[in-house]
Amino acid sequence: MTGQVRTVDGRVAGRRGQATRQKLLDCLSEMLSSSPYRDVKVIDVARKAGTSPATFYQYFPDVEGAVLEIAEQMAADGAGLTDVLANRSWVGKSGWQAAQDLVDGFLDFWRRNEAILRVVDLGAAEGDKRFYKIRMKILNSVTNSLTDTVKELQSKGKVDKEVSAAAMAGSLVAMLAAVASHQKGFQTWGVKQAELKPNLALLVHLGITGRKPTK
Amino acid sequence: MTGQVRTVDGRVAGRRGQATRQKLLDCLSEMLSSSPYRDVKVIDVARKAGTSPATFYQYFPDVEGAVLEIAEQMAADGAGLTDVLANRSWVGKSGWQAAQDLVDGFLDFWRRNEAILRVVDLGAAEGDKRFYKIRMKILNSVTNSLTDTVKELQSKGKVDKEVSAAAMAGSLVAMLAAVASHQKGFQTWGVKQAELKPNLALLVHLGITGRKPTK
DNA sequence: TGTACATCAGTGAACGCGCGTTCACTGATGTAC
DNA sequence: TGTACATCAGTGAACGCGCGTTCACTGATGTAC
Repeated sequence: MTGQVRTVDGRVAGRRGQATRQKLLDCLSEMLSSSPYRDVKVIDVARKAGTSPATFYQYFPDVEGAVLEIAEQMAADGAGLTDVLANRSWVGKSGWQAAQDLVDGFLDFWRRNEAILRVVDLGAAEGDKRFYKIRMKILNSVTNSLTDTVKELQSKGKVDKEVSAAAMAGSLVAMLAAVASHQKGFQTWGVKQAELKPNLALLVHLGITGRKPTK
Repeated sequence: MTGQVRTVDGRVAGRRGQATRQKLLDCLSEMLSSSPYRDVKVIDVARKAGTSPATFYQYFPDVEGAVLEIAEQMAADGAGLTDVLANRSWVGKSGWQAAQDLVDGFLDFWRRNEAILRVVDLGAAEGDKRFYKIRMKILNSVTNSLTDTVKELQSKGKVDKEVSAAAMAGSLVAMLAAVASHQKGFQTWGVKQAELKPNLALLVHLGITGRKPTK
């Protein structure tokens, strides 16, 4: 997928160069969790990586360029979010399990990639097309999968025809993403993870199947 | 509530001054809908208002200060979001109506204040306490109201005791806020408002009452 | 194994832009008599 | 009604900081013979 790593001026990077490049990405990732995106300066990233700003520019056009690369890696990883939904039955007990697994996977993924996801959300909200695409890539896979599930249940007569599968799936995914990115907010607010997860799973199940889960 | 309007150096502003101040706020508001928050410069706001940057600093410490004032006005307005829920029954047909009204009110409010809400979300996401508080002020009123509703239904035995009222209300409100701020996204994606609203109302109703609405 | 040369990798220091912010000043409005 | 003075309101122009970015250079690593 990723071809040869090249410096900005076109040279092919060797071992040493790639290591430096990677170190810059790692340091940037780390900094994103501790300070707001806008406050991250090239100089700070470079210094943290034990190198100089000029070196940074050998590998990235600017901070945003480096951030996008981190984000794309994360998005590729996020494609796996739907694995848990493949060939699952949403009828009976296994439906409840599917809902729980989806919620678990979603919240975990979000927590693992909290910092970069916040930046992606920010960029997307500000109207940056590239961040918007990355965000879509992650959410679409889940949304599409859920849309298909609803449509299938509808064709079997298990869900009202009048429900818009796409609207339902989209709303649920938007909810998961919103709650996931405010997990801390919920906690501060007195809602424990242990309450949050089953509640989200309940809503997902209600939304997808139209009925309460069989536990 | 708002006391006398004063300039930064402590003088009381007269009619003319207040008008200028308001014009600056209006222009800023307008600019927020067309360009990303971070790209709004004092100079541009001032020029758009037909005045000079030095004047801007007579009334506001910086752009953020002015933005916060716009946001606080909006938040005060948003307190009315719960009016629609006061003394409503969630049983039977009126429950379905309540869910619809809530969704309508929410989406409309969000659309009316799209630009400033995006900035508030952004600031809050970046960890700015003041924006976070404003966001909370708006969402809390709705969340609290819904939490009370669920608890009431629980005490009447109409909703399972095991449901966490706070988690449920919080999740639903997070969903509404998320969907509202991505309304355009849904449209681009092929989901029409006409499908979105009933779907959200359905989810709200399912979440609050645990059962399908009687239409 | 040693030497010479090519290429890779990294950098200190400075340049310069953009913008936030302020200063010293001018003009407008209000008020007292 | 007119004049003088106080205060309100607004501003052009410049200062200066912070930072992104680059240049000309040094050092490290690899390779050919």
